[in-house]
Amino acid sequence: MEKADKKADILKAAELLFSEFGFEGTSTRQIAKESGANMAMINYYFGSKEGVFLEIMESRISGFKSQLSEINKEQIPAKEKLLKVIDQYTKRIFSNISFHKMMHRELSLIQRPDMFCQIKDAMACNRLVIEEIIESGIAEGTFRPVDIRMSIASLMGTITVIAASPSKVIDIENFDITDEKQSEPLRKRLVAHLQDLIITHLAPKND
Amino acid sequence: MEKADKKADILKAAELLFSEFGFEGTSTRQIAKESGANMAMINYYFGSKEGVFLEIMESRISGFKSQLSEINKEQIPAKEKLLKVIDQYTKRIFSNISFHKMMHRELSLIQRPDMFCQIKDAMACNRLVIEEIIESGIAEGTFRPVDIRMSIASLMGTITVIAASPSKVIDIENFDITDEKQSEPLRKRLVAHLQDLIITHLAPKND
DNA sequence: TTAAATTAATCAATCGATTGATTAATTTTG
DNA sequence: CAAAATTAATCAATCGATTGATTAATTTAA
Repeated sequence: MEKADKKADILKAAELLFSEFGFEGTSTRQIAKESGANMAMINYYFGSKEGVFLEIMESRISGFKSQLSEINKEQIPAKEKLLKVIDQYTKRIFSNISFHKMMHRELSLIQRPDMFCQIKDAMACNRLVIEEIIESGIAEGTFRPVDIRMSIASLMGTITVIAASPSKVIDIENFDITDEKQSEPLRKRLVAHLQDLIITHLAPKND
Repeated sequence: MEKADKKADILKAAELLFSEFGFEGTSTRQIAKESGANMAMINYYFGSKEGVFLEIMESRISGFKSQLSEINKEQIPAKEKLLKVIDQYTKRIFSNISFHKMMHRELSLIQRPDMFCQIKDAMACNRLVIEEIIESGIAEGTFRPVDIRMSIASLMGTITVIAASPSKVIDIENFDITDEKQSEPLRKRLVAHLQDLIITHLAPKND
């Protein structure tokens, strides 16, 4: 019945608070209160508020990095790979909304340059996989030549908009994206759209 | 030689700082220092730090709201309207990068619910224009039926990724997006991609 | 001269961080 | 095993620094 792992409690509470109020918008007192831990425990375990932030980001980033590369190794057509990548990528992001918000916000700030670079590297990792798939598709004639980087920007941008601020484009009242029951239909809809979008975009002209 | 309009100086400095460090990450002392004004001037003119923020956002939002509706009134084909909207929308955002970053960040936070709603309304305004264009195109058979909201999410998401954190997808060293000389080629590239993307996406199947 | 604009000085409140003390858990030792 | 010694975990209280905001004094301009 008793709380066993206060360290995990702090990380969990902090991740939610950071994602909703930002790093500077969250106080250590809030974290302590929400996690049920004493304020001093934050510095005891993580050294500082930034230490908490770094531990959250680094652990999430590491799990985020090498996710898609498995798909690229499979022996299936480029088109199939791309459809799979879209499905997996959205799954990963929808089940880590808080982290994705933090990551995404961090990229638009110029504080914490180290964190900025780490995230950029992780993004580059995933981008490279998609890039290679599209490139090989173009090389074998399955896809028509396009601005690959921009196409990837469209994929990631669409996902980010829907995941980080769905009400920006889709207005549903009292929508809780952290509730999988509610978010899964939206994700499915997103995947269907993205797959249709990218396939029609990459399909060779037949005139 | 003397500074004439300190009020404008404060707004200008604050907008840049807010966009780079966030609202909570920016102190009134920073704003005073960067604008060359005394700290007390901020409260003298705007009442509070939040007052500065609100004045920036409200003035920008009002200019952002009724921008696209003119295009929709023109007597040109839906396809032409859409191409025009993409060009104008990116232009507007690329010439107001700081505000766009602020807006975008504000939408991912749950502080300041009033601001959240104002931005949502402004977004809804622009979204409605695009929505109507695509709907009319579908009705007249120029476009095929698609998930309109998702298609708009792709347009806006792509623009946001490129404008707010270009290095996320496009890696250019020492790139200053606030310098029009540097950013205009990128915008042109973005427009070309988006126009191609949306047109191939909306083109009716010819089988 | 008088109202507006500007400044330096200062306010209470809150921030992140640290302290020393206390308790709980673990290891060592006889 | 059990007592002693050690380490880990937790706490309330408090630190100095910084925050946004306010005051009162001064300068500028009409």
